Amino acid sequence: MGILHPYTHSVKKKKLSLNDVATQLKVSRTTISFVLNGKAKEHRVSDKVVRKIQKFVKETGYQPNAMARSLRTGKTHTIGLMIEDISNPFFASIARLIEDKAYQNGYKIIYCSAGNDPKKATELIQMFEDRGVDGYIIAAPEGMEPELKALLKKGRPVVLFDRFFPKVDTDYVIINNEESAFKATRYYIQQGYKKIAFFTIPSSLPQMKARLAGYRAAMQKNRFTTRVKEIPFEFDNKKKVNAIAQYLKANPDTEAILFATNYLGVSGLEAIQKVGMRIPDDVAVISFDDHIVFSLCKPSISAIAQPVEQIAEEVINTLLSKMNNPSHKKKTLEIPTTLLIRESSR
Amino acid sequence: MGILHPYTHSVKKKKLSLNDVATQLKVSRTTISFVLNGKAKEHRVSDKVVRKIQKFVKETGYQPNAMARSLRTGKTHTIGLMIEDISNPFFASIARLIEDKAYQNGYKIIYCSAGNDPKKATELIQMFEDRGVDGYIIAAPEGMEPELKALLKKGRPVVLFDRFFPKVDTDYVIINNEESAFKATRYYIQQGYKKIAFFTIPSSLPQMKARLAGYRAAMQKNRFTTRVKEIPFEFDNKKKVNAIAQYLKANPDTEAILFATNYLGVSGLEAIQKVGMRIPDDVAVISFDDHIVFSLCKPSISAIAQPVEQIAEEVINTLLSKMNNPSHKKKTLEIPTTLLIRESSR
DNA sequence: ATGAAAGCGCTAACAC
DNA sequence: GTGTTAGCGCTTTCAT
Repeated sequence: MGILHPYTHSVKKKKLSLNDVATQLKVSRTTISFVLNGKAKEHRVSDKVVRKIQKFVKETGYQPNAMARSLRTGKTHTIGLMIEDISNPFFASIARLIEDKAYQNGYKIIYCSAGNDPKKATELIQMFEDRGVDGYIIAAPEGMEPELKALLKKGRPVVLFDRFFPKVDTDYVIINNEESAFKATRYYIQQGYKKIAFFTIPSSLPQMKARLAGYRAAMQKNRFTTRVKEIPFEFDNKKKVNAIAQYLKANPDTEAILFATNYLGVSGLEAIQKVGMRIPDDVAVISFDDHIVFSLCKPSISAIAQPVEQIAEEVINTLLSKMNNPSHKKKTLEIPTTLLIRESSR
Repeated sequence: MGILHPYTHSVKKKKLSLNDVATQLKVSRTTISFVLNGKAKEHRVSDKVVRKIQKFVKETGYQPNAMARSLRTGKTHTIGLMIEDISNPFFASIARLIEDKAYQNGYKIIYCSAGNDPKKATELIQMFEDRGVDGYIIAAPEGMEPELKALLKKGRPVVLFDRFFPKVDTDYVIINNEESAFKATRYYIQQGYKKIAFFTIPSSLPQMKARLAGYRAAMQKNRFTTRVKEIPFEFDNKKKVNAIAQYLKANPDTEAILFATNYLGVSGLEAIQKVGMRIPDDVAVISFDDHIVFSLCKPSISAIAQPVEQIAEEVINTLLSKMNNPSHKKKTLEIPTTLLIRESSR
C-alpha cells in the first residue's frame, strides 16, 4: 500500500550527484571535483579526463549541490543585506544596484527589512548567521551596536551604509549629512528666508543627528532661532501628515522647511496641501533624499540628492574586497550630496 | 611562522555543534535532536533530560547549523521571490508584505529582480534551485513557460502573480486586467471623451494583452477608433518620456490617455508637462497601478489601484498551503481592482 | 595523475 | 528511553 505524497502528480527527479557522475564516468569524485573547481592543472589531471568530464557536465547539466558544498567549505556565496524598508525608494534603488553588482560577482543577496526595530534586526542577523552568509551589508536601526560588535568579533565582513556607529569599528559608506543640511539651510538664508523649520524624526542615529547639527549650525551662525519639529518614526503616513499639518497651523509664519528624510518630505507635501499653504509662495520646501515625487510635483520640490549609484558601488566593492582580499584596509567613505534646486525654493 | 589570515584581528569563535552539546551534556545527539525538534514526547524522552537540554541550549545559545540540517532534510525554509524590478514601488510593496508574512511563518525570502530578461530569469531560477528553496513566488518575464514547466515537473511548489501563463498549470494570483481596463475606458467614454489613447509596452504577457483587450473592447463597443501606442520596455525613463511626448505632439487632438503600467504613467506625466499640455483641461489621465506620485501630483492622477495587501496575502498563503498541505487544491485567483477617480480625469 | 577516505553537522531508522 | 550508526553531497589531505 502506497503512502499519500504531497506531489503525487510529479515525482521529484532525483538530481545528479557527484557520485553519479563518478560512477557513470568511471572517474573518482576527487578528480571531478578538481576539474570543476579549476584545479585540474594544479593537480595535473590529464586533458583527456578533463574534456570527458566537461563534456558530461555540459550534457547532463550537472550542478554541484550548493548546500553540501557550503557545509563543507563554510562559504555560501550569499550576502545578507539588511535595510530599514525595501518599500522606501531610496533603499529599493540601492538594493537593486547592489543586487546587480553582487550577481555579476557570483554572489546572491538575501535581503530583509528590519524597520526601526532592533529586536527584529537582531533576529535577522541571527537568520543571516544561520544561513551562513559570507558578508553583511547593513543599514542598522538604533541600538544595534552590541550585535554589530558581536558580528565583528566573530570575524564577519560587515559594511555599513546610510548610517554608521562611531563605536563600531568597521567599514562604512555614508554621505556628508551635516554639511548637506548646512548647505541647504545656508541656501535658504541666502535667499532671504529666516523662519526656517526643520522636520525630523526622534532618533539618535548619527546621520539624523548630523543633519540636525548642520541645520543648527547654519541657523546659529546667523543668530536665527531654530525651529525643530520631531515626527515620531512609527507614525503611519496619515499620522505624519496630521502632525506636520498641526505644526504648520500652529506656526503659520513658517517661511521655509527642510525635511530630514524623503518620507517626511512626502508626508509634508500632503500636509502643506491640507492646510492650504502654497509652495513656494507661502512656504519654501527642501527635502533630504530625492524622490520621484519631488521632480514630478507641481511645483517641483528641491532635494538633497544622494548619489545612489555611487553608494551602492562603493558598498559592494568594499564588501567584496573585505571578503576576498586578505590585505583589505578599512575604508570609511563620506560621499557628498547634490543640492537640487527646483521650483519649491526660489 | 604563522600564516597571514584575513581576519587576524578577530578569530572566528567556533560555533557550538550538536556533538559539543552531546559531549558536555553526556547525552546522545539523537536525544538532543529529538528534543530540539519537538519529538521528545513521541520518543518518550524523560522530562529530566528534556529540561537539562533546554536549559543548556538557552544558556549557550546553541543553534543547529542550518546548512547541515538542510543538507540532511532537503528543506531550507527559504522561499525564492522573483520579480521584475524591486525598485518599482508596486513590486517593492508586494515584496515587503510577502517578506513579513513569510517571516511570521518561519520562512525567509531570497528575492531577485529579473528585469524583462528571460535569460537572467532562468539563471535566477537555477540559483534558487542551487540554494534549495522550498517554494517559488514568481512574476515571470515573457518566454518563461519552459522553465516554469520544468520547475513544476520537478515537483516544486510555484505560485505566480501579476502575470500567469495559460499553458503553465499552477496556482496564481492576478487581477482582472481586462475588466479593469474596460471599466476605465468606459468611464472615459461616459465622461464624453472620444479620442482616448492607450499607452502600453510591446508584450505578449497575458496581463498586458488583457489590458489592451479591455481597452479595445470598450472602444469598439462605442465604435471609437482605438489609438494604441507601444513604448519599448527597455527604454530608460528619458527615452520613454521622449517617445510619449513625440506621440502627443503628433496627435495633439488626444483627449484622454490610459497608461498600462505605473512607470508609463510616471513617464507620461513628464511628457505631458514637456509638451505643455495641461491635465485635465487638455488631456485626461488614468494610469494602471497606483503610485505615490499620482496622489501627490497637482492635479492628482486617477489610477487603477491593485489591492497590494490582498495580493501579497493570497500569494503567500497559497504557497504555504501548497508547501505544507498535502491535500492542497490548485488555486487561481483573479482579484478586482479599484478605479480611483482623482482630479486628472473629470 | 588518480583514488580512498575523513569529515562538515545534522536527522532518523534501527538497535538495545 | 537512550544510543549507535548510516548517510545527505561535497572538498581536500594523503597515499599510491
